[in-house]
Amino acid sequence: MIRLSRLSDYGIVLMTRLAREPERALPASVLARESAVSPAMTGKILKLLARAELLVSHRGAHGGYALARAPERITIAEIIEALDGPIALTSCLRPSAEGCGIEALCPARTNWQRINRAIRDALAEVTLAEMARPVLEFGPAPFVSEHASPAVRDPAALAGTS
Amino acid sequence: MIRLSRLSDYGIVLMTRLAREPERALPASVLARESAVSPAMTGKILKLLARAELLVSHRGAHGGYALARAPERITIAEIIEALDGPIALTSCLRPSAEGCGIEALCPARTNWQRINRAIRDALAEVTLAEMARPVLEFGPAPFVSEHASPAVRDPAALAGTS
DNA sequence: ACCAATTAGAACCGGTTCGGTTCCATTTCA
DNA sequence: TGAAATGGAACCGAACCGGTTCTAATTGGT
Repeated sequence: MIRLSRLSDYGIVLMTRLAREPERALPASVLARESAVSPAMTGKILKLLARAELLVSHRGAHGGYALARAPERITIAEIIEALDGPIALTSCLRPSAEGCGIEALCPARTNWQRINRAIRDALAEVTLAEMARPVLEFGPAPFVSEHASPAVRDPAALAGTS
Repeated sequence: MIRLSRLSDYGIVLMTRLAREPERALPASVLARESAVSPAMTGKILKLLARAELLVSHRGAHGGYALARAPERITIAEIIEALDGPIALTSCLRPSAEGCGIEALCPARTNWQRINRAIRDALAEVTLAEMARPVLEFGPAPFVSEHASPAVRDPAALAGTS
């Protein structure tokens, strides 16, 4: 399954916690405790997020981490890219020069980019603010096309998480 | 990075090859050769796709595989699900009953489902027919929102594949 | 000046997963 | 009956990844 790495998973949880009190800086220890993520992992993740400039850090006593921007301006896509690298499904055509050798019969190449964009856009349209917001405030999702493709008929696939 | 498994990658290539001649059944050996995928892997993948009823197989001499439906009615989402299981990014909330223990401060749960749906829909809107079609026929992608989120500014992320 | 709190960064390790192969059984056609 | 195929399972090695640990650098308080 196209699964998200634990790194990104935890990262989003931590960022969501910070989004509840933007402006305020919290030390890693507190974030770890309140988010139920191990302190070691929390440290690792926060460092990566700081390096990616999604967080600002303050060292020394009473140091900590705070969001670098307003939660409305931080997207899930950015968090994932900061922790797991670029969002791209493709492994068919590597950046290497040689190509995959079957380009002639592989018009899929350019089409992959469309898929990648679609996914990336989907991720880029969800902000931290939305993730932090209590769920009931939402109306129907505006960016998700409601009409499932007719060929798609496995409702269990959507159930995924309990 | 949110990467696609090799299984799905190869699977899509193989299916794309079959989509070039729907109706016609081809043996695994031929598909392997023409798609530059190892015969062993090809066999494994085709068996999985057949079991998922995306392909119909014919055993014995002069046997082979053919698309179970018209390429227009087979989506990338189906292929991926057949080979890699359900498309769901979430690892935060497992289907297990216990929950993750921090539900109180984790309103993200329901929001994840929106993300999952968005991604799955993006994948479900790309058909095999589109993947097989020569790239030049496409106009601008209709299902991809053209306006990139302002917070998103890393063009390299789209470059991904050479 | 010193100590405690805190982040920065790298190295490291064990285990799971996954790409890939191999083997054998079954079906089908000539 | 034998060759050509698929069906299905087991198996293996290795890369990746979740997670830890250690040391250095920075800062605030006393």
